[in-house]
Amino acid sequence: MNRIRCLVFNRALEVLDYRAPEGMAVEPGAIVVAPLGPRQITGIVWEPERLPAQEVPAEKLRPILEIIPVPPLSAPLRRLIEWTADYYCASPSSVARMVISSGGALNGPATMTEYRLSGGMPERMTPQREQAIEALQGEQATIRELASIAGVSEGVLRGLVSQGVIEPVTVAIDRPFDPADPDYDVPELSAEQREVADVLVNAVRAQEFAPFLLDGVTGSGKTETYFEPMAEAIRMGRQVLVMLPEIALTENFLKRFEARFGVAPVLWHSSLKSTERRRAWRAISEDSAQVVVGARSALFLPYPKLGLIVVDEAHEVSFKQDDGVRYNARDVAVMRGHFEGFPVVLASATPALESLHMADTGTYTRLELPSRFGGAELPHIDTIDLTEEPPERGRWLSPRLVAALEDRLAKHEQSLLFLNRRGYAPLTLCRNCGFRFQCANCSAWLVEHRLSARLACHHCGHEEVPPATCPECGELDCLVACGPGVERIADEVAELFPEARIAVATSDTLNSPERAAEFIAAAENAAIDIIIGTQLVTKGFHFPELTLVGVIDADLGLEGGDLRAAERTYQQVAQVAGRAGRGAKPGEVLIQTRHPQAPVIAALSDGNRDAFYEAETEARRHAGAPPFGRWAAIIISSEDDAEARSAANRLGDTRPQIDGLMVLGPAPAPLALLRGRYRYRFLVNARRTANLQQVLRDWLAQHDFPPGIRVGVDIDPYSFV
DNA sequence: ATTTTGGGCACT
DNA sequence: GTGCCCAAAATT
Repeated sequence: MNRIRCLVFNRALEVLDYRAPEGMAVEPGAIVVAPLGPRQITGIVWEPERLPAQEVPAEKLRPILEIIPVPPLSAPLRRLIEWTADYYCASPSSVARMVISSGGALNGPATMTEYRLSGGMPERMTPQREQAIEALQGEQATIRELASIAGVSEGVLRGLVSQGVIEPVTVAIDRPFDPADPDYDVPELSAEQREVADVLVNAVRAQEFAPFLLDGVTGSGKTETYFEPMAEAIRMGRQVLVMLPEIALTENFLKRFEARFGVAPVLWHSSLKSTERRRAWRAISEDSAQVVVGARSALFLPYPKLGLIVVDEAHEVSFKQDDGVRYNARDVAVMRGHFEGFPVVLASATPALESLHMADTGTYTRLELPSRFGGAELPHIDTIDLTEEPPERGRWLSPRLVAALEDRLAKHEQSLLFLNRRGYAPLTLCRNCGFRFQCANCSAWLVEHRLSARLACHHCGHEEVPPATCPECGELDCLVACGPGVERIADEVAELFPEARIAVATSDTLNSPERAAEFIAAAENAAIDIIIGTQLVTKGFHFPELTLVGVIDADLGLEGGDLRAAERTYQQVAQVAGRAGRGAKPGEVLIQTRHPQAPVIAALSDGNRDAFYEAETEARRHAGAPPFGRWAAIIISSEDDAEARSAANRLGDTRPQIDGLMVLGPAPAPLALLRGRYRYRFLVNARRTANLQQVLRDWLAQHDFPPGIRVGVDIDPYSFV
């Protein structure tokens, strides 16, 4: 009898054996429904030799119930699932879940029944029937829709169906996506772009694994360049995945895609409705979706014929998933290319140090676009030392920045002010007793949002209405806002320049594709004078009239002991600076800082990228951080502080004592309380030679934690939260 | 994760 | 003995 090993979607069970019923051929990769006690469970058939399971006697095995009629997962995708689970210390079933994540795609019919006139006539004619036959000429829809078209009841139509006057037609529930035309509008590329595009086109033709770092300055036309290998993949009948960091806000990318390929791409992101999700999942798995543009979750979808992955803005931290399976989509994308045999392009103007290192060592092929497209110049960057040129008391814009804004207003040019802080003020306190508003579920201050008149926690979503009196001492009108957020900057700008047209661009104000599109249209049509935004505006926008960028506080990202603080600050400021002077007029960038001599700030103002990367490389080497060593975090959390602490201490008692590996902790995690859970953290630093994952697995396997304790392993952590 | 089971206990 | 609650075991 043949034993069938299934990876089942259940955290506690993971792997179960079944048998095939008479006459059912079951191949690895097939998605099946199997019995579990009185219930049913979905699973993926796997090669038994690749997935260890508890030995169960053959007579206990129950038969598989059915094979779900979708294409089986390919062998390379199964290898990718195994690799990802292994590398990120996650269970294979939790990784496999991301492949099926569409939820509704598996159940639910693939077809539906619509009705249309057959051309026949009823035995007996009535006024309603006549009216229906008259109105429904050429129509095809569901009974309900036909009834509303004809203005008769559904009963009348059902009568006509039983007489054969109206006939049923089986149609696919999901409309196919329009095919992209690789030759719809081929752009004129610069010589520099052409050279890079040719390399990538040849790589697509070769149909072999080839990782590339596309390193091009802001405004160099990276997108148009990688459109060419995409077009080639389409011509070859291969699928393409483009990963973007924030898919909900990529109006600009979609417009350019449509201009180049004549249609919209297939979108994949977390806020798709379930019907859209199912349609996309089916099209992807059946090879009828050619180009998919998605967030990181699009990476694990079951493309049968992938021929190219482009990771745009590959340095972005949002490619790192921060809960569940904590994978980095940038790195897993490269592995997918490795397993399935196709090129992968990581595109960025400010690559992660790890990516640069891979290019330096020859693992990735480096492709460079060193100059801006159309002869535009890179902006001039200058720092404003806030200790020498401070703003007025209670203000945040220094006189020089105010003067620069005034100058642009006079010249009818656009300005952008960047501050990576949503809301009005990050902290509210009582002038009388010093009380500070803190979140009940998290160790974080509540951020005042004046537009929505709320105090909000940015970690758990908790909101409250600000009270008139202090909750501690009861004093009236004693609450003061501390520090700036974008809303407060907007107030200051409005006070300085009452006639200026101002837009605040944050995830609060641009919370839907429609709002984002409105904002972009207004900015492009010069209907906005001053944009005030968070890191949202650092990405991908191209506003030709924008000539001034002001960074309100470049030191913000350097606070807190984050291992990647310097790199993130560099990337954010360099990206936002890259928004300036993309059109005919040159751009200027003013960076407000209290530490103009800090290596990051100095490198930014000198426009000396290499100096920054060299300094950062030395710092990383010294700290044993990637790419010279590796970090992992283990977070122990529970709703009960004492329970979490004692579990962490017990784990700490058996810490591995291994050469080339250092375990720090347990210590309260940076957010010691998050969403109602108390968190303790270990940081593990390993030399490249140590088998970090194996050590962690062995260490954790010695412990059996009580229910209520959650153990999270984060390999190569980004957020140190 | 969900369902079944079985033991302990109060009540009849 | 029966019903009820809760913890432990089983699920292939």
